[in-house]
Amino acid sequence: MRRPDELTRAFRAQGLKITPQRQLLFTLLHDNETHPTAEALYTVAHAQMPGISRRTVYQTLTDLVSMGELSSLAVGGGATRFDPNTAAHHHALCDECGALLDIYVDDLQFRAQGLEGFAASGATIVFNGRCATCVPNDLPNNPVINNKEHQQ
Amino acid sequence: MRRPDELTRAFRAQGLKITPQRQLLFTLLHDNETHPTAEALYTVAHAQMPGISRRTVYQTLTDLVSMGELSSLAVGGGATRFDPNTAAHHHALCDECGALLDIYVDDLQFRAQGLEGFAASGATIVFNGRCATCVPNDLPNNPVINNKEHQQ
DNA sequence: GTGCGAATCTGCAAACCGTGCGAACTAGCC
DNA sequence: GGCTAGTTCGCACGGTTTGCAGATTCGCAC
Repeated sequence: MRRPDELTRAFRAQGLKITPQRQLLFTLLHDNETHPTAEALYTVAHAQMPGISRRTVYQTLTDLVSMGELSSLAVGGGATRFDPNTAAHHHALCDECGALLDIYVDDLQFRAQGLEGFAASGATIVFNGRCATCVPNDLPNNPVINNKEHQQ
Repeated sequence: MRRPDELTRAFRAQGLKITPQRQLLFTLLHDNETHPTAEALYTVAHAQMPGISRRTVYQTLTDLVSMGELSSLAVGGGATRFDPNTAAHHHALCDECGALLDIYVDDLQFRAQGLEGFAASGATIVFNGRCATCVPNDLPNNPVINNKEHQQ
């Protein structure tokens, strides 16, 4: 997702208006790596701008997603999470604390059975496990997937 | 997920009772490749057994998931979908009709950045695109991912 | 600066998905 | 048949998200 001032220009260029509510959300989302839910954003936004409504937060998030500035993630656990990182990447979800990390995957190769006739436009990978904060210290990291050359 | 008669034995072996409602759901789920939602299952179940309640369907699905006979999938689009196929596999989601296909992935190799310190216990891959029914006939299949040797 | 029109915001209601709970029921065992 | 623990049912409720209508405000033209 672009910087708040770039987004402001982009919105204006599309005939969309810039409001204080939108600007606040641009700021809260920019460089936000926590993959917040709409509710979490509303909580922070409301603390800074008590008048803002939940409805506006949802609306703005929807707008940003449809403009391609934000992506929405359904990773289970109820609420949709939002990701301002629009570069091609994947995610790791901590089963314990729910943290979601950005994972960059390179040199992906595999054989697939069942994709015949399916016109795939992309793929999303979600790793499950425990994040560094939640993994017990006496256990080795990545018992299933080591971190140099991965294989499944 | 095992056959209805095997599940019946497994339930009894755990001290769980076998009810007509459960047997009906065992049957509806067995070999069901549509990845139905709880609501979809309720609709079919209710047609065959008008007295059955939504609550019972949810309860039975939860039980089967916790017994490992069923897996639940959050693939966006609201309701959780259920998959009686408990073999290790992945999914392809049709953006157009919402169909979910089972995909078997072999020889998966990749390099990942960001997984350092994350104790991954597994990974799920969801392919997006259009299923054979929804893809326009004049377009080549799998414009992004071809089907012999995949790369991203 | 003023006025106008369209976009936006707000707050409420409601839909959707799923769970908690208590009363009624029943499968399975004696 | 009778008992008991497990199950079902139906309702209420919580969390998430969307629809709607009226009030407000942005952005532009003058």
